[in-house]
Amino acid sequence: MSSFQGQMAEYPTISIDRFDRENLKARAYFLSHCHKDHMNGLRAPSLKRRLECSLKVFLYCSPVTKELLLTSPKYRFWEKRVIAIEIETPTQIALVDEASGEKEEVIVTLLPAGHCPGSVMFLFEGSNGTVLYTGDFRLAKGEASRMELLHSGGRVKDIQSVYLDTTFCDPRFYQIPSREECLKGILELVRSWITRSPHHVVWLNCKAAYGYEYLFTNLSEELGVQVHVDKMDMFRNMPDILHHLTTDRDTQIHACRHPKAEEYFQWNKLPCGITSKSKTMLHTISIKPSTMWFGERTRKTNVIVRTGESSYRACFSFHSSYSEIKDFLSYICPVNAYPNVIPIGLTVDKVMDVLKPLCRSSQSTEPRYKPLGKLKRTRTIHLDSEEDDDLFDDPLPIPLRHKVPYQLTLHPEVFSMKALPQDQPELRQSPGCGKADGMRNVSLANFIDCEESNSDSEEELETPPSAQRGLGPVTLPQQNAAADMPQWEVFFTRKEDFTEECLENLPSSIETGGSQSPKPVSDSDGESTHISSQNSSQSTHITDQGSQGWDSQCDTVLLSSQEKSGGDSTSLDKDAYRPKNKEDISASQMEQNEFYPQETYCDLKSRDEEVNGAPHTGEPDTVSDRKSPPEEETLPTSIHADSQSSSDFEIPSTPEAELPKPERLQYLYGKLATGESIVVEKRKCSLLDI
DNA sequence: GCGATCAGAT
DNA sequence: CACATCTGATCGC
Repeated sequence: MSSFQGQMAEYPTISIDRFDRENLKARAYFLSHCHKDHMNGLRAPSLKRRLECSLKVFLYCSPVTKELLLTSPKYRFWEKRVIAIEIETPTQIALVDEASGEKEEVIVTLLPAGHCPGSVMFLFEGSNGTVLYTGDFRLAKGEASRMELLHSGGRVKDIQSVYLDTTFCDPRFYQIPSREECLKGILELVRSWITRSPHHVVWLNCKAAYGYEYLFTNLSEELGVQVHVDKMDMFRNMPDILHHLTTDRDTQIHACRHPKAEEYFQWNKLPCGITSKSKTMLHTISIKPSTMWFGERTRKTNVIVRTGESSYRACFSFHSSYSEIKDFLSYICPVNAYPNVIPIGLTVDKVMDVLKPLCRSSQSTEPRYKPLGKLKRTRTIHLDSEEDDDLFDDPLPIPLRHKVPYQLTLHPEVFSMKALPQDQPELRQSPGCGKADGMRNVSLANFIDCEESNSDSEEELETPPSAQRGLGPVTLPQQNAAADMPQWEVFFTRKEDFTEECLENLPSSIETGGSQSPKPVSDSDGESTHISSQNSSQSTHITDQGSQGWDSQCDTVLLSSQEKSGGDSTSLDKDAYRPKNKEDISASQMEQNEFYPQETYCDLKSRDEEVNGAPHTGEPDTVSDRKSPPEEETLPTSIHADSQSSSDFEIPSTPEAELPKPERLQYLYGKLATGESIVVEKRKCSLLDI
């Protein structure tokens, strides 16, 4: 839970993710994502009153966050005062004190945070330096190096302070299996269950929060079964999500909720109330996403644990692990880092002890920078001298490519930045001419046009010609609804094919009519082109793969007691009406393989191993990558390697990206070293192209 | 009756 | 175990 109080030392006139107390005076508001613990005070009468008098105060957020926020009636009063900023589009914002007329400007850039739909980090650049507020984030190792707008002149920007999501900044959470691993584990568990019969259903016991959507969409995509949810109107403009959800209870995957859901489940009742289909009792399992973590030396990817007869826990995390946080911070290497969260059981000092060694001040003889909270006011430094002091910010235009998330085409020489709406003229910057008023020269002007390589999806079709902005400034969202349409793949892109691997220990589907694959989702709305645009290359025909591919690999599957006794053939009713009584069957013992050793799905042998890997000294990936004994090389290693163990440069930025040839790299590095400009072929957006 | 705050449950 | 939210109790306006 965030304990960030809303203000950053460098830019105290803006408030982020907090809207109460001191923040009521802010000149501008920012919301990183739509989780309640980041929305404190956002609907309070005091802020509502403030808005009514201060007509120049706005809330800035991503297009998706805006959409999610305004869907809730409680926040509808913000409608005219929310400004969506496109991801990775540097935007200038005027911070005006309405009483004195005093004005300051900052450039803000939204970077995808991978936490939940719409979640972003905010990069602020202005006269008090460059600061990064991460909000909540989950970024795999090396991802910071692929964020172009964190870079300038071929190196990471000179960042004064990072306000960091430290939720798992504790060696206990050393490693968390990657998003792909977790997804894959859940996928195969769900697949193994629902392909047994149409009466086999899964309940995903998710919390009431955004962040599970990529799980739903990927399950639906892979299995051809929509996920039942209670509400989906907030996704009405996000077809990539919407089409994988349904409010029709007649589906095999449920993520619906009810206050008494756990109790219902005991009696074989889903949260939405159904217990049977076509007069046949349903066979339900529950899967509870929760964070599981792994020690430094652990390489096994046990992302699913059986906790009861019909209950499973699946690894799932919205937040970066300890090693991911350290990788991120050490790459950014700011002067200061401040924790936004103090993990339970730790103190600020403990967390700072982790963060400090990764900051610049501890790596050089430079004196430490100002302590937290020292700056209360905007510094009124003579801006020219400020610029001169800035040794790291390359004043020369650097041909960074700009990732354009939508169909936007930006003119190479006129990089547009949004200004305040209505009364504020659009501001433009040309190459090398930062504003004379002393704005930091942030080399924004010369991005090369780049079309999204794989966005051939429906958005293109649905985007009216007015959205094809070429030369003009980025249009304000409220003036162009279509441009505002959130696009899912911007936030979560799955990297892996889901095929072989880690298929052991799944419930067998052999003995049942498993070949009856689930009823394919109807595309009867005639808009099937919407579905799975981003993953179409990876989709498979469930009816084929569901039974054949799976069964063939599962002949050694361990049968659980439930499967032996219950199954589909006998005593269905008895099974169905008996309380499932699962979680309390000494779940902890099951996890430890003491009670039902064979019932631990993808078991946890490695728990023992990780104990050895005491809280760490060296590089995690180095250790696990090169020093692990070969016998640990089991289960999804490719996925594992991709997200956790690769060096920055080994990570492909897009699935289709080609690795440059060594000669090419040599040539490019040479150019970089001499500061020559590099002509980039107009192809894909990738740092490898630089 | 509403909001703020805290404890507790899921 | 640990992700965020909801509920209920209490207090103050």
